[in-house]
Amino acid sequence: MKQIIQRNTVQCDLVLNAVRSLCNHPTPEQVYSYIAKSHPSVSKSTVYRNLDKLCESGALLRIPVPGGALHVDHTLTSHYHMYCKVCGNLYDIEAAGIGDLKNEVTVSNGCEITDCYIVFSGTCPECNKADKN
Amino acid sequence: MKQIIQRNTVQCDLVLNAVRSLCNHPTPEQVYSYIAKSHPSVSKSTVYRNLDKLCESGALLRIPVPGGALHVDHTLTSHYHMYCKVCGNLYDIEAAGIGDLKNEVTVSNGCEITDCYIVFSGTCPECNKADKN
DNA sequence: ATTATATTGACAAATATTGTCAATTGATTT
DNA sequence: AAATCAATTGACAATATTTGTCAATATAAT
Repeated sequence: MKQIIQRNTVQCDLVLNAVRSLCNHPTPEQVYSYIAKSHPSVSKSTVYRNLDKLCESGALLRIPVPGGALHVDHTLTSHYHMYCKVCGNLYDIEAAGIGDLKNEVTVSNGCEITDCYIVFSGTCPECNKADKN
Repeated sequence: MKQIIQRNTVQCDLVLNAVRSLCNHPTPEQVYSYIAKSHPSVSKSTVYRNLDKLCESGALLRIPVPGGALHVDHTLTSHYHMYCKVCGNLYDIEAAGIGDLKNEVTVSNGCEITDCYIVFSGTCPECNKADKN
C-alpha cells in the first residue's frame, strides 16, 4: 500500500472514524458536519485534505457518481454501489461474476491503468414508491 | 428511448453539436466556452439544462469521474474511459470481455437498476513521461 | 394567426472545492 | 527531556461548479 500519510494526526483519525461511523458513503460536507459536532474547530479544508490522503493511501475509496459530489467509502469486503438518480443517495449492492476489469483492457493508448470504478444507477425503493403516487 | 425533449431548440442543437465537435468528453464549462465563440448570448444555465436533457434522452452519456466535474460523451460505439489522476483528462480505451454488468447484480435491496457506469483510472502517456523527470 | 407552455437569458444564489500563510503539532534528533 | 525541522492545521479568501428565479421569447399545436 502506498505510503502517503506521513504523520498521524488527530484530525486524520477523526476523518477516518467519521467515514466509518457514517455508514452511508458520505460526502466531504457530511464528514465535516459529523466531526463538527464533537470538534467544531476542525476546518473544512482539513477534512478535504485528509479525505484526499486517505483515498490516496487506500484506506478510503472514492465513489464516482455521474456529475455529483465526491463520495467516499471505507473499504470492507468487495461490493458495489448504486446511485439513485432521484434522491442522489448511494446504496450497497452485491454483484457476482464481476472480475477484475483492469485485465480486460485491450487497447489503452499508452495509459497505465491502476483502478477501475464501477457504479450502477437507477432508483431506490423509496423513490420507486414515490413515483407511483 | 425516453422522450424527454419536448421541443427542438437551436440552443439544444448547439449543445449537442458542441459535444460532438469537442471530441474530448467535455465538461459543461468547455461546452459553454465552445458555444460562446459563435453564439455569445447563450447562457450557461441553458447549457446545463440542455446537457441534462440530452443525457436523460440518451443522446449523451454522463461519465462519472471520482470527485470531479461532470463530463459527457456522445454515444458512438461501445467503449470505455480512463480518467488520468494527474491531469484530469479523459481518454477512450477499448476493453473486451465486459458484458452487461447489470445482469450480474444479485442483491439489489429493492433498487431498480437501469444503468452501469465503468471508469478506469490511472495515468496517461504524457503524465507518465512527466513523472520520470 | 392565435394560443398555451416549454424554454431561454440574465443574473443571483447556492453549493462544492481549492489556495494561502502564519501558527501549531508530530516525529526525529540531540 | 529539550530542540529542531517540516508536515499539517485553522481561518478565511478565492475559485469553481451547479442550480434557482422570473419576465421575455420561441416552439408546436390548433
